Amino acid sequence: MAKKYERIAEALRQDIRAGQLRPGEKLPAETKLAEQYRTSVPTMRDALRELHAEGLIDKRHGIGNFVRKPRPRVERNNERHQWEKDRARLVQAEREKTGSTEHDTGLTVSDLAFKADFREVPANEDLAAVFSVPEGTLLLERNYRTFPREGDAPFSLVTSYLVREVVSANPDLLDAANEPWAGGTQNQLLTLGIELDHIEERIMARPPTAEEAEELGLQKGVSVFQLRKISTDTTDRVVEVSDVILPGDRTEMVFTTPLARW
Amino acid sequence: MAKKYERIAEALRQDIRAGQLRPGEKLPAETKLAEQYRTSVPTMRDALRELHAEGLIDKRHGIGNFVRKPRPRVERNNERHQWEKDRARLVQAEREKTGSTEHDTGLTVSDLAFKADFREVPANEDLAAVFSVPEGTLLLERNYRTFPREGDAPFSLVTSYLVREVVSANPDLLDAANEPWAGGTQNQLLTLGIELDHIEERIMARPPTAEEAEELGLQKGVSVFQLRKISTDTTDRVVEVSDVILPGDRTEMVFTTPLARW
DNA sequence: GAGTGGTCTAGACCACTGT
DNA sequence: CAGTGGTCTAGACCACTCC
Repeated sequence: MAKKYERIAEALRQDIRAGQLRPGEKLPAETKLAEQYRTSVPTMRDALRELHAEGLIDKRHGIGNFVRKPRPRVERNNERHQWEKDRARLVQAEREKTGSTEHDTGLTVSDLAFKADFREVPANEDLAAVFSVPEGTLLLERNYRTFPREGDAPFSLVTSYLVREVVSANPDLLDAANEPWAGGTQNQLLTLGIELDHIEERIMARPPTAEEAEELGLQKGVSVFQLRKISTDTTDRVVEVSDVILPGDRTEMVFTTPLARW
Repeated sequence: MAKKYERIAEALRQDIRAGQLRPGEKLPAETKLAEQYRTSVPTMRDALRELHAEGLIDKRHGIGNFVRKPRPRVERNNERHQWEKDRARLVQAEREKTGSTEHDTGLTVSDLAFKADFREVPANEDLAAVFSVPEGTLLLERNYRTFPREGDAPFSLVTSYLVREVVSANPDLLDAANEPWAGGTQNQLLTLGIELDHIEERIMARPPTAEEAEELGLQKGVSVFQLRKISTDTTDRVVEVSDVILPGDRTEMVFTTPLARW
C-alpha cells in the first residue's frame, strides 16, 4: 500500500492539475484538510510538504496554503555578454556626443539594480586563487540586489569582486552612489582601459541558506542556482569575479556554444 | 530564542565541520540523539532533515545516518562540444587507416554508457516545435544511463531525440547494439553528412521525480539539473535534442563565452 | 481576538537491513 | 533476530497575520 501522505499528496495534485483547485486559491486550513482526509495534522503536513517541495503550493505562515501561480521564468542567456560588450562602447560613444541620458538604460535588459552596497575586503584564499593575487590583496566588493521590472520579488543576489588597485584609476567606480552605471560593468572596465576577452560561468545547484531564502522570497526546499562568473581580459588577466544567486524555480539559463567549421 | 531543531542542527553541523564527526562515520541512532539533546524523536528528525537537505548527511533506512563523504564533483564543460566535434573526424580518419580500435574510447572523457535503449516515438507538441516538424513525426528516442568510471552511482540520465527519417540513411544508427558508438553523436551525424554549427543548452533546477531519485541514487530534497541540449547543423536545422538529468549536488557546469574583440 | 501555519511532545507500529 | 529509520497518531502551545 502506498504511504498515506503520498496518497493525499497525489489526490491534491490531481485537484490542482485538473483545475479543481485553481492558481492563487487558498486551501482549507490544515486541521480541516486533516479531517477531510481522515488523518492527523502532522501526516497532513507531510503531504503538504511534498507539494511544497514540488513548487505546487505556497505556504504562508499565519495565512494559509495557496495553490501556486506559475511564476514567469526569467531567461538568462549567455549572448547577453556579447550584447553588453557591444553596448559598453555604444554608450561611451553617445556620451561623448550627447551628454547623459544614460540613466534610464539599466544594466541589462531585464535587470534593474535597486540597491548597491560597496566595501573593501581582503582576498580570501578562494578569491586570491581565482584572481591570481596574494591572499589579503584588497578587493572591492560590490553587492547588488536586482528586481524584475514588475515590482515582484527581488530576483537575484549579486556579489561582484574587483581588485581595488586596478579600479582606483577611476575614483567614480568606488562610489556606490554612481550605480546603476550606464553601460554596465563592461563599460566601467572600459574606463580603465580594460577589454574583456571571454567570460567563464560555473553553475551549481544547492538549497538556499536561510538568509537567501529570506531575501529572494524563496521557500524552504526550493533550490538555488549558484553561479560564479569569471571575466578575463585580453591580456588573460582575471578582472572581475561575480557570485550570483538565482532562484532555481524561476530561472532558465541558456548557453549557446558555437562550433568551428570543418 | 532560536528554534530547537535549528539549534540541534547547528550543533551537529559544528561537529561535522570541526571534524568531531568524520565523513563516513555513523551517527548515533535517532532515539539516542534525541536523548542526548533532550528532545523528542520527531524534533530530532526535523534537525536531521535540515542537515540532509544541505547534503551533510546521508540517511539510510534500516541502517543509520551517516556523515556524508564529499562526493567528487564532476565538471561539465561546454568546451566538450568543440572537443567532440574535433574528435568526430579524427576517429573517422583513423578508422579508414587502422580498422576499429574505437571501442575503448568512450563517448566523452568522463562518460561511459552502460545501457542504451532505443525506440521510436511520434513527436509530441513540445519536441515537434523544437525540431520544426509536424506533430506526430517519427523520432528515434535513445535512452542512455551513464556511470562514472569508478563504479559509483549512475551519474546522468540522458534521453536523446533524432528525426527518424534523417537517421535512416545509416541503419547502423538504429541499432542500440552499436552503442557506445566511437566518436559519439557528432560522429554518428557525420556518417549522415551532417555537421553541427552550434549547440544551445537550457538549464533549469527542480526537485527530482521519485523515479529519478531512485535511478540516480539521490535523496529526497536534493535538486537536479534539467538540461536540454539542442544541436543545430550548418544549414540551421535542429538535428538532435537531448534531455539530460544531472544530480545537482555532484555536478558543476562550466560555460565559457568568448567575446569578439573591439 | 480569531484563525492560521510552525514547533514540539511522547508515544505506537511498520519497513528495511544485516547477522 | 535485533536495530535502525519511516510513518502515523493525538494532542499542546507558540508565532504570525488580519480585522
